[in-house]
Amino acid sequence: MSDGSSKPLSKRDRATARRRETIRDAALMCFIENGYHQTGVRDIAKRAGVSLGNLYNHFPGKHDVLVEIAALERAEMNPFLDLLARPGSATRILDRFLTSYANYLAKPEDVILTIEISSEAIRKPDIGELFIANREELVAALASVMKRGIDDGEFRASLDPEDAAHLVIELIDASAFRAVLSEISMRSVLRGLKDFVTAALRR
Amino acid sequence: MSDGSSKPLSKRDRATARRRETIRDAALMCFIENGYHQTGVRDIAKRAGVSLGNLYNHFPGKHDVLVEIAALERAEMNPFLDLLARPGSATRILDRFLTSYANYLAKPEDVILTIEISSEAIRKPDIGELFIANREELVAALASVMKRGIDDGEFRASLDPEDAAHLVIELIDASAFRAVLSEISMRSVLRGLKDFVTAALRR
Amino acid sequence: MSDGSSKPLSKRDRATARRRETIRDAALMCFIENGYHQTGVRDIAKRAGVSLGNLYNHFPGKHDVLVEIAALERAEMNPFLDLLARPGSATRILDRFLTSYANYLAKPEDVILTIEISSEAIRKPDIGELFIANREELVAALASVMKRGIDDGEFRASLDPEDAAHLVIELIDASAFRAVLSEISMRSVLRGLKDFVTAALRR
Amino acid sequence: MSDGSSKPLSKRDRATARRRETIRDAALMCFIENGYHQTGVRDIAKRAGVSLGNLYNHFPGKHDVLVEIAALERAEMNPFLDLLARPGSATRILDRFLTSYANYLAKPEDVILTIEISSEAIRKPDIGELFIANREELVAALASVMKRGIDDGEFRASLDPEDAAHLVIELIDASAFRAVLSEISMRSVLRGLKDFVTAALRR
DNA sequence: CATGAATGAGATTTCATTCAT
DNA sequence: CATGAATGAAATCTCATTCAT
Repeated sequence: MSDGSSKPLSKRDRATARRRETIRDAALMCFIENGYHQTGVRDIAKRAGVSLGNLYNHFPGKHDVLVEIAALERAEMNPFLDLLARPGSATRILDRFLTSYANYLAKPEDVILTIEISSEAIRKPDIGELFIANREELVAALASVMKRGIDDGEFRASLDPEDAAHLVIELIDASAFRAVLSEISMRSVLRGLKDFVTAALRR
Repeated sequence: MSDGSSKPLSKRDRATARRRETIRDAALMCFIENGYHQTGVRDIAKRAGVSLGNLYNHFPGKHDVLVEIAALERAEMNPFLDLLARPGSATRILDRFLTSYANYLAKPEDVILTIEISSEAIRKPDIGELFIANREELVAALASVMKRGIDDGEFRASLDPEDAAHLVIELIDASAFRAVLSEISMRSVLRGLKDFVTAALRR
Repeated sequence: MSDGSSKPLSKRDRATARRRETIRDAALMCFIENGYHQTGVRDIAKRAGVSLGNLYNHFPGKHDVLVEIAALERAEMNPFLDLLARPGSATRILDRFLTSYANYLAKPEDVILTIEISSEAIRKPDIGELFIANREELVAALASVMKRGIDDGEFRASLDPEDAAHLVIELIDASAFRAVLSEISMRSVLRGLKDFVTAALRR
Repeated sequence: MSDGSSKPLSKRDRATARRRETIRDAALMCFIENGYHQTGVRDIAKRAGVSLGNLYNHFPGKHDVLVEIAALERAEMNPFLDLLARPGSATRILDRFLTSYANYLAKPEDVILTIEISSEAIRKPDIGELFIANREELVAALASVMKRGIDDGEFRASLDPEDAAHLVIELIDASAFRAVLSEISMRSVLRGLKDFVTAALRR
């Protein structure tokens, strides 16, 4: 699905692709641990077990590694997109989404990575676009659930599905950041969050 | 109250204090324009019209300038704290708060600064604590309005005031970030936001 | 005696002189603890409890503080000069000198200071000259004892008093340095040293 | 023996090793001319004809260059170790050693370097250890000659070979320093020195 | 594809000293 | 005599990137 027209990968191509991933993953860990700007290209190469020069055979530069990571983030959204695409009561789907997305952001590293990318997104247009694109996709999926909820009479009719979808997602993100910073559990945050969202949607 | 016992500042001390502010403000602008890590100490000094060496007479290092800025951010919250402390209908106060806080965050530079500080807050404990302290103060003020709203029967009784206060503020922050990144107006975001919050609080 | 023609010091002059000493002593401790080059003028001022600017009212610069310290070192030699000037058996005087001079250099700080000054003496002529002058004075005194020893038939006649004096003093210095570096006691070193010197002088 | 199992050096590795030496030698000259602390890393790089950044590909820092130089100093002792290991009359060997070691220290640059290293040795443990190790090796070799001299009845039986070895070497070092500082010839110093040592060892 | 030496600009911070107050 | 802000050069070291091998 990702590349319907590509020729089959040779053994060498596969090895190369694996190297890319190794580097990308090493960078990911570095960025999470020390931040994008505090991470040097040398750190990434060392962590990936790759020579400094070779890293540049796989990526044009440090920035591009982050771009790849931001793009990779999109794939992380797949489970949530799937979940939101399922049929069934909007209320139920929403509840499950809240739970699982909050659960995803219960891992500090994912929150940190999000902040790191957000921070770069402001000044680097390509990162910004990727970030927005990822968001829009998730928002669209959630908005469609919202819409069904409205149509089914589960949610209030005055709700703007897309606005609400944005707000719900942002709410989880922002409170996940609070949880990380204040070192409180996401579980305890989630309770209040669900109450808040449920109330906002109800008829 | 802040310094009831301090001796009167000499002309020279005042000049020194002014220099500090000059440097701090120059740094503020640099950080907003180019980001904390992309800003060099030289840039700050140049912008402040101060020699590089002299900057270090006023601040121990670059990090400490950011700390001072983060502390300064607290003062920016005063108008909102005042507003929230006013008597009157909780609904009305809340509405005004949403409007004015959103208006504050309609200026991209304030959003960017918030992100920049948030990003540093993760790895620098002192910044983190300042950030949390600022937040808690605002949250407490908003929570007290919430509580009054509940007591007055304007808001639903099942609401947890503090949880809700956190969430409302995070909601504004996060959607202000979206507004900046997607280059949409905060005004348009605010409409949906108010609707969402109002609904979440209603009986 | 040091300054027969000077007018009596006013109270103020005395206070000033005391300040100078305070600074000089603070510098001394800094140089011993951290080395001349690793010590900043700020460190000295801080340690002396004096403002940075004021230090320059008392000394033209950092270098000159070291010069003063090197000059001060000369005064430290007075006890040994006195000892060497005493009448009595050369053998006996020499033995006492070896003991007390070695005892003086048993304090690591004095050895370290000597090294620090020696090191600067190479490239700074004024320090060099002071160092040499201090040495010559001590050597002359010791040489005169040697000479008496020869005349009295206690030491061998073939001895060159001045050469021997130089060598004896250098021997103590150098082995004191070894004691400091190898962290062995000067006492244990002294035993071998006395044996060696005694043998070298004997008829 | 030093690297019996090492793989053969590629042309490139050899070039790299040469660069290291170039840098080290440039540093050596800088340190001698201007002193360790007065020498900047830039000076070394410039003198070595190497870019500043590249220097750090070969050495972790300025300190480590000095460590390497101190280690190199050990190799300079090889001729003396060889000389001392030769069979023959202890008196004769000792005399030759005194001559050649004093001759070595007749070059002011070697004396200066020794002072520079000594000075650093006090506060930098790794330099200190290297210095001591170098010394011990030379002392051990000289002590063994002394011992033979005693056994052969050339030197007095009451002599402690190791103590004496230390003292003799320190004597040369310290008087070489005097020669440099007072700008007198090592040759003239050596005469008195030999007389002194000979007398100290004789039966 | 792989290596790591090479680059030189740039990073932050410290230096000894001066000078207006 | 006393202060500490001001200076700008210099300190050491890191940076992302290039390139010859």
